[in-house]
Amino acid sequence: MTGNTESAHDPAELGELERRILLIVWRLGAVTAEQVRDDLDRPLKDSTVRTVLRRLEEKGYLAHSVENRTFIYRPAESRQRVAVRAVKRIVDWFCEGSVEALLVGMVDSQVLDRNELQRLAERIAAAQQGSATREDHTRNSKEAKA
Amino acid sequence: MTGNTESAHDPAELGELERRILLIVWRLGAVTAEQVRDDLDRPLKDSTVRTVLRRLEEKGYLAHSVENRTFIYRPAESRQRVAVRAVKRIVDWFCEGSVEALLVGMVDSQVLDRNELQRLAERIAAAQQGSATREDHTRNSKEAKA
DNA sequence: ACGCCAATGCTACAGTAGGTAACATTATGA
DNA sequence: TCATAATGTTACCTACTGTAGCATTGGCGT
Repeated sequence: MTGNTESAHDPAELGELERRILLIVWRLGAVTAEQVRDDLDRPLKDSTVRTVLRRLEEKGYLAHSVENRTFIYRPAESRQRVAVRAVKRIVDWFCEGSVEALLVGMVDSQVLDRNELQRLAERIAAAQQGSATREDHTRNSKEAKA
Repeated sequence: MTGNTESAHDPAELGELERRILLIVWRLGAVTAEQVRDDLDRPLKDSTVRTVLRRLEEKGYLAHSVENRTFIYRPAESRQRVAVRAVKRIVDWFCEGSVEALLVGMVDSQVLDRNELQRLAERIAAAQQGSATREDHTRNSKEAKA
């Protein structure tokens, strides 16, 4: 499954509202347009919300199923995967593939704590050795994929 | 909340051409519009290049000085800093601030090698005093060490 | 059966950002 | 002074996003 199935879209290309709605879907897991609308802070027309949901699906972030004539939207990709792709792209763009410089910079600008980093690195290194046989552990996305 | 000096712009908001040109400036260090134009693969009009350079400066990515009536553009921020800001934003947006999940995901999807991560973590932890200039980090006290 | 209601489908429109560039202006050196 | 090389100014087109109205359709209740 390492092969990126299809979408290949970038989070950077999401607008503010799209991002918020996507976050709502990620948080709630499966939602109707109405639920999303209720969860939004801004008072938006129903059609607005549905338009954005449709666009998010077109972009590959969401998927929907129909239940009693009603669309149920669910994430097509986990937040983590999307985030990683976004970061990967940034690394490619601005760091020429070197995650190293990025991490140093992150620690340096306190985005990432040095100790936390080390703790994490150890934990990750300790966790399943042999990357070739790695099984998803933090992966939660078995959902979707109709 | 932290003293965001002024720019506060995000790399995500850069267009394709803007990004390419920015990369050129980062690579060459100090350039004229002509040099940038020559370095581009696409044949663009001089005015186009200068427009983009100006916009990049407006956005805070570049700065220029004048030398013999000619603009010399230089990076206003290092690639690393820009990259870190971009990543930070992604973390805030999609990981709710948890770099942890992100790193795990990166290792998981082979964007980041586990061993490299650990090696780095150790190196960074060892060389902690390097970035002891905490109070000044918003302004750029340290240069690109790459 | 029939129409009402709820849900979706389709279309549109304004604002903005970015790519692209022409044209105007200015200062300097011969 | 005048040509020239630089910058300054302005504009246009397109794509994307936020926002929403209106059309359509399929059940359900009576």
